[in-house]
This record gives sequence, C-alpha cells and structure tokens, in this order.
Amino acid sequence: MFNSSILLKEYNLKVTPQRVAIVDELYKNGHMNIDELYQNLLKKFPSISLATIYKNVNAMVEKIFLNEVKIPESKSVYELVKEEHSHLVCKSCGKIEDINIDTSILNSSILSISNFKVEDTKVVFSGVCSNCQ
Amino acid sequence: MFNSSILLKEYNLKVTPQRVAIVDELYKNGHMNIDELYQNLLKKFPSISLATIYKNVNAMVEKIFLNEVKIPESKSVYELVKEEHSHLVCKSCGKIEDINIDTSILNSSILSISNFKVEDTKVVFSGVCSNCQ
DNA sequence: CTGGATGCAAAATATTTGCAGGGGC
DNA sequence: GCCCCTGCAAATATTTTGCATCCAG
Repeated sequence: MFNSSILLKEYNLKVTPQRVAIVDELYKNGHMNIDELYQNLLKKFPSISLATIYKNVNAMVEKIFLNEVKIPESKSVYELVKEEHSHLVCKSCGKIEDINIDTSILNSSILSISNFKVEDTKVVFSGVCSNCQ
Repeated sequence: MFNSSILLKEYNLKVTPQRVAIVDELYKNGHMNIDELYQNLLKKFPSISLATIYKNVNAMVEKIFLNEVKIPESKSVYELVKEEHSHLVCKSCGKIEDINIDTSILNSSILSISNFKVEDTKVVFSGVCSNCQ
C-alpha cells in the first residue's frame, strides 16, 4: 500500500496536509505540471498558495524524491521518483506514459565515439498513443 | 561554406543584421541559451533588445530551422536544425555536445510493450565529459 | 513604397522571497 | 515550545505584446 506520510518522513520532510495531498495527487495521476497540481489542490485547500506548491515541489525535487520531466514544446511535469524509465508523450491528447526500456544499449555507441562518462539518460518519445491512432 | 543569409531566405525570413548574427552565433557555438545569445549580440549591437532575440528565436523555431533543447536542471538551449541527434551534457563544465547515435533500436522495445507510434525521440545524456574526467 | 523587423516600454507570466501567524512533532 | 510550514504580498525573473520608427526587398 502506498503511504505518502511515510514517504515524506523518510525524506525528512514534515508531514503536512498540503504535502500529503501533493504526493497523493502525483501518485494518482502519475505526472502533473505546477498548475495542474495547484488547480487540483485548490479543491481541497481553497486558500492554498501557489508559493506553497512551488516551495514543496522544489523541496521534494531537491530531496530527490520528485523528478522533473522536461517535455518538448510543453511545460515540465513532476513525478514520484521510481526506477529509471523513459516517457511517451502523445502529441494528440497530451497524455504522458512511463515506459521501462533498457537505454544502456546506447552507452556502447557513445563509448565508440566519445570518452563521455554517462551517468543519467533522459529519453522522451513523442508520437501518437494507441488511443489516438 | 556556411551562409546564414541564404539559410534565412530559404525559410522566408527577411535577412537582417540581427538575424544573421543570431544564426552565426549558433553556428559558431553550437548551443546557446537566450541570455548567452543576448550577451553576445550586445557586443555587436549595443542597443539590441531582448525582445528581438525572443521574437527571432521563436520565429526560427516555428519555421523549424532552430531546435529547442531542454536540458535537465538547466535552461533550454537552441541549435540550428540538423539531422536528428542526441546530446551529451557535462555536469561538471556544462558543455553540451552533439552525438550521432542510432536511437531507433529503442523503438522495437517500445512496440513490444505498447502500441505507441513514435515520431520523435529526444535523448539527453548527463555525465562527465572527457576533459573533466 | 510596403510590410515586416527593431527597440523601447509596458504587460503578462512564471517563480522566488520575506514575513507573520499556525501547526507538526 | 521550537522550528519548520503556510499563505499572503511583494519582489524577481522570464517571456510576450503594442507601438512608433526603420529598413529589406
């Protein structure tokens, strides 16, 4: 079972209702941008401030507990950190899906060209999802 | 030989000294963010406006003649459009390099999982460049 | 000559910060 | 009770827009 309070504690963040709601929203929706988070939290906390969203999201990103995903031609979205994975972005409906593929096969191609030491690999595929086809 | 005026004409953009300079800077430096472009152009055009940079970069991106590259934990950079390629970002010195690797080998992995139709693939590797190692 | 480009200023957006009060632990 | 968190307001940063003038074609 997913428990956002425990998660927050593990990362040394005080458990507040606003933080729990942020984590729960992200758990439920997978990926959200700042404004989607704000709009959704407004329903539960009519007086929540955008500054609170920013402060918390930034704090969680710093604790490496949220991950920012930069989307081509669109706003960044945030997700809970899980195993490394890639993203599929549908150009038609905008939906973002996670996909687990092995990107390390690319590393050998890099080594054959450059002496660069790869630490992280971010892959975003844009195209058309099955629903929209 | 590289000729920025011809390039601009091909994309139906009037050839102005500011535009030529933007294209020349990007050709020379490979990747630049908005502020680097502005600072460099100020040397040639002390009264150039940031608005001019934005208007032109946006126009060139729309004509698909510049490409915006979103860099993890950093600002977007722009580059002249060339064959599809990936990017290496050095976490130490910040340098960004192009690298030509075949990313289509990933597509078969996607097909085996999802029915998503891939149209574009953006890959950014972060790590340590050979100089910084 | 004409329409689009430039530079400036202002507006619109996006993000961060300071601070007083409130609440988690 | 202490200190961090919240919400508000203000400050900053980023990007866009309107407009008068200028210049490429």
